[in-house]
Amino acid sequence: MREGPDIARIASLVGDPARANMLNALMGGTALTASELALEAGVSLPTASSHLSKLMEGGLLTLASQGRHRYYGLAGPQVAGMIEAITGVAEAVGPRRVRPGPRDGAMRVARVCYDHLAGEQAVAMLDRLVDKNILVRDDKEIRLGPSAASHFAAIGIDVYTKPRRPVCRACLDWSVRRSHLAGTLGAAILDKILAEKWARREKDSRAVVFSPPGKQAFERVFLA
Amino acid sequence: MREGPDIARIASLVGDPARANMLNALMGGTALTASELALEAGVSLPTASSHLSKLMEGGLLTLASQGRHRYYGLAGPQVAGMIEAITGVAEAVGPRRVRPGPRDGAMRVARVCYDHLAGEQAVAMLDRLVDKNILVRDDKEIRLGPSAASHFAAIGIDVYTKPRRPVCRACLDWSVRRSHLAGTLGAAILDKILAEKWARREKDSRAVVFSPPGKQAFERVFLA
DNA sequence: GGGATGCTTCGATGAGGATCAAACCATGCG
DNA sequence: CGCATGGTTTGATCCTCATCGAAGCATCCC
Repeated sequence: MREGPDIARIASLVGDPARANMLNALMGGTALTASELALEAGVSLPTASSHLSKLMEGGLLTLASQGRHRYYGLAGPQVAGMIEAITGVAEAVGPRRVRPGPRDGAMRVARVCYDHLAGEQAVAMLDRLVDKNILVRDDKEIRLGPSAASHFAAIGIDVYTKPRRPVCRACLDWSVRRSHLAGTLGAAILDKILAEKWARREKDSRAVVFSPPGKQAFERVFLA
Repeated sequence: MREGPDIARIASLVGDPARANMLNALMGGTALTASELALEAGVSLPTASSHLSKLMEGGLLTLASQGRHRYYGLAGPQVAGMIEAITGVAEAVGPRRVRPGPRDGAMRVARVCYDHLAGEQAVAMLDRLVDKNILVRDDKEIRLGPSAASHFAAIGIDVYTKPRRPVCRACLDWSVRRSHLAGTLGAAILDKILAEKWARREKDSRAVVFSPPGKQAFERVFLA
């Protein structure tokens, strides 16, 4: 009989299909309402509500009330990281896909991870930024390089705006198994990609699809 | 209703207290028999057996039969990483400890993580090895530096013995939140620490306790 | 106010699963 | 072979928890 943090409690919260679907949906990064999550999980509204209060009590979600809407979101990057870790194992031990569907492929290339970009594109981007010494890798920690402020300012991103969260963070990519960029900078870059309409979010999915010109623009700015 | 890897299935396996205790026990790295795990989890033998077959079917465990003993062990580092991630969240959201017990402290300083050393000591060790350019950090990847082979040979560790698994791997430390060294080299170092009796494993715990002279020896070899 | 919408609470139902005792296999030992 | 030890299987019991309909709050709009 062991002691320590109650991992069974946390895992069992994720262990219900309805709740797992909700959490998966929230991995998209945008906070959702109870009805949206009910739809997403395929359960009735009362059921969803019950699940949500359990996830809240477990500390996995945050709640923002706005008028009669109540927006549920993931409690933080650590929770997102845990979900990704579980996803990785499920992917590894799960029944082999007969054939990876097209959506799977799109997910591998680029997807939203909580509030930033993940997938092959994101990993390539971080690699390039480190190569160019704009960012500096130092353990899991990623720091801004000397030219970072001016470089990002040139493309309209202010790296000093939101001091609350770390600017750079590494996040392990479950499909590529290497790190991509998280933190406020990662979030800002994703914002820019979507704002510039270089890419759009696939409906009802975490996949991010670049338009041909958008892909060129992205590569010019981040992979050149 | 979403698709993708079945994370609820995996999480629900970890979500039962008895199974969580077993997995926790196996995080110590040594494979255990069904009866040991039953004791560890505080359930009867039949119950434990049932849980174990579920964990096996879920792909979370490996089994090695030796005579009438059957040794269960974690399926691999990825599973161990997932457990650590869940532990991190449980730690973060869990009820605040009134006062961290002495064992908690020991766990923070040094503990076994699957098959290698984790905790403050382990993180410090990796930092120092990278500082001295014996190992080279490159993303999450850690590679051997030019002088690695000779350096480790001098202390009786052959870095080329087991080609099956990667020699070096980074593993995120849930207490320190920074990486420590895993892989066959990490395992070999832990082996050496225990073989030289620099430290012993705390009974029924993942904690690793250094003796005063052992600590000096460790620091001389790895932190100098 | 009155009605509509979004969400939660209550209550009843039902199914899945955790549990253990007893019986059943398998291996090792003398 | 006969017995002890380590493990699994079976069967029965019990309880938690997911589920949804109906009713209850809260907020917004007209």
